Amino acid sequence: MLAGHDVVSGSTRERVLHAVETLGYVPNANAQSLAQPRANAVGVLLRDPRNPVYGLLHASLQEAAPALGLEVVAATVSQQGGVEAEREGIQRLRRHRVSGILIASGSAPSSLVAETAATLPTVAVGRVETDPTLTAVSYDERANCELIADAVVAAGHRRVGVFRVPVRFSYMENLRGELLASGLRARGVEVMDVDDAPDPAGSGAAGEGMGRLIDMARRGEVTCLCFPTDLRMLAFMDAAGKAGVRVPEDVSVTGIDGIMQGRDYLGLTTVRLPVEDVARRALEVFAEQVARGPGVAVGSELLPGKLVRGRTLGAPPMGPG
Amino acid sequence: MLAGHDVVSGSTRERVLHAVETLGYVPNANAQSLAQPRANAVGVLLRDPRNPVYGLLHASLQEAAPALGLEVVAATVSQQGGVEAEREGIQRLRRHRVSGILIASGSAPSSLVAETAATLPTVAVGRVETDPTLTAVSYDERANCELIADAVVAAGHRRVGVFRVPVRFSYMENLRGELLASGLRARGVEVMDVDDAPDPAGSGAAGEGMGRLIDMARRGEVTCLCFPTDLRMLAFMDAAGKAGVRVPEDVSVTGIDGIMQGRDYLGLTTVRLPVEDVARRALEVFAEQVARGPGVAVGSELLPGKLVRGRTLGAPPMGPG
DNA sequence: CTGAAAGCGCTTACAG
DNA sequence: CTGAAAGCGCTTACAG
Repeated sequence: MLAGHDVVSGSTRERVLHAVETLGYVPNANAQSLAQPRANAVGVLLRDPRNPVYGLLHASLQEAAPALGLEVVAATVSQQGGVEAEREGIQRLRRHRVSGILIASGSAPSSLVAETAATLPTVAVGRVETDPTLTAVSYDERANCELIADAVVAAGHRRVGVFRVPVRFSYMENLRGELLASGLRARGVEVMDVDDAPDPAGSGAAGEGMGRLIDMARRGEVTCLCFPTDLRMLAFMDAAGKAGVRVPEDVSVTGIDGIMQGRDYLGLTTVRLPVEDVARRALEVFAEQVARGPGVAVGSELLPGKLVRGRTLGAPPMGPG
Repeated sequence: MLAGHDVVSGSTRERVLHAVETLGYVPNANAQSLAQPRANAVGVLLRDPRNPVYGLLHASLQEAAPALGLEVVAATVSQQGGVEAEREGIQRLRRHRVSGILIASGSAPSSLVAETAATLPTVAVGRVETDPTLTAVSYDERANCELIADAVVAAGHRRVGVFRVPVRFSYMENLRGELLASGLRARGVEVMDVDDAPDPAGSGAAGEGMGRLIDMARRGEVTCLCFPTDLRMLAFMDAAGKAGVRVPEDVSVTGIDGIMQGRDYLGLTTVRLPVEDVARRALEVFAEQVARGPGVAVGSELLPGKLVRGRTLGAPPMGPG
């Protein structure tokens, strides 16, 4: 009766509800889900919630779930544990008899996603998914990089440095570097690949690698630097400030991300990832994947972000001539 | 047998484990916790995980829990829902038959904590707890403010502005303002209370209120401004930069928090909250509270943070005379 | 409209 | 050492 799908006489209802009130009865969710055949729980495998992007994704999923009649069960895996930790997280969700799983951890390999998708409705969320046969809802990295490229070109830059990160370090950052470079080249910009490998002649101190970038800016080899994340952009700005190189007077910079607290106060030029939309859409796609059952993927969907015009992107400085 | 507390012959064990393997058996956590009398789950009521401090607290709790044999069950409440959402979150945790609850939401009123503590082992975590009879593990706001006050005085400041936030807006920020002001006064500093109330003559535009603070700095009425959070400090720095007031040459600034991504790159002077320690300690205290049962509180515990020396705190500028 | 029974998948004593 | 039984708290048909 307490579930509500029941026809009961008024007096009985009253008696029961009164007892519920006085005795402080709380239904046992474990017993409920044991007895009920249908499960309305989505398992969410989340990476370390200290990363603001994952934190926001988590919050957005929680907020969007009730509207679809879903309860979110989250399993958080620390970035330490490696694939084993991810697998264990999925196992934990399985134990709780979720009706399917949202994999929102960028560090889980595609093979693990595929493995999970074989037996349980599964959607990869907010991660660069390399396997196109999987169901996924994520950020449109290409579109985002093109937004940056357009803005950089519109500001007048013709010699631009793109900060590259090795693929073994971060698949996502590597991809963005790739797409920024190709996007800029397609717009007729001369692109120089740069990284933060320490200067061979340098002391090896932390942040040392930034020295090369600063020198390039100072010599006017590039008039703008594009970074794959806001945090890297910030690291450069810090080093530049200490070296007396001004942003954007001496060199312009851009990032991607836009989630960082205080972003607006910092005046960063970046692309804000559509985290909330990705969360909402992921749950909708999930519902469809549940309807289809595991095995047949719904397909991949990519959502573009929005350009944030900050103060870090300005006109190129006058040439030395 | 699968639970492991059992003496079984080798051959039987082998047979069973083989079946487990082939059939892809996954134990049903709901059935397990129904059958087992003992619960080893901690319920955690978390505020909006998009706030980096709560995100880090969440991650730290998740990481520390296994060592104490606890499984974290999190209920996330959005900041919108008000007390009703918090109460509902607690109810959800109750349903899942947690052995007790960690209330890590700063917005839950003490009365709700007390109400919960009456029937279930409860620990308030990382929040300013006004009711001293409750069990709580949190940040030592007084000690943190004294760290700031010491640093400000040591840097040579004698006229300092303290940014005040009305209590109805944020209890925590209000408290920090209070403690910063009293700490500085106790060290012989002349303290001026300031807030971001819009200039009565102003246009009412966003950030307008910062104008007053900037004028005070420009006129030399204060040589340093202390903010209750890093974000507010950042907001001021943004406005100051636009107004041509330099930090720290014209005015020094400090914050409290230290969690923000990229903090080091920004050179902020602040106090880093001991989030990880609070999480760990909260779980230990929780275990003790569970041993005692609800009703008798373990008591309150406050952990101090660490001063982060950044570039935003410098010597006071030379006087106009 | 009401009440008693069966069953969800486990664990834990308790006979064999 | 093994197997069958009882029970955790619910929900869902199914008799009264």
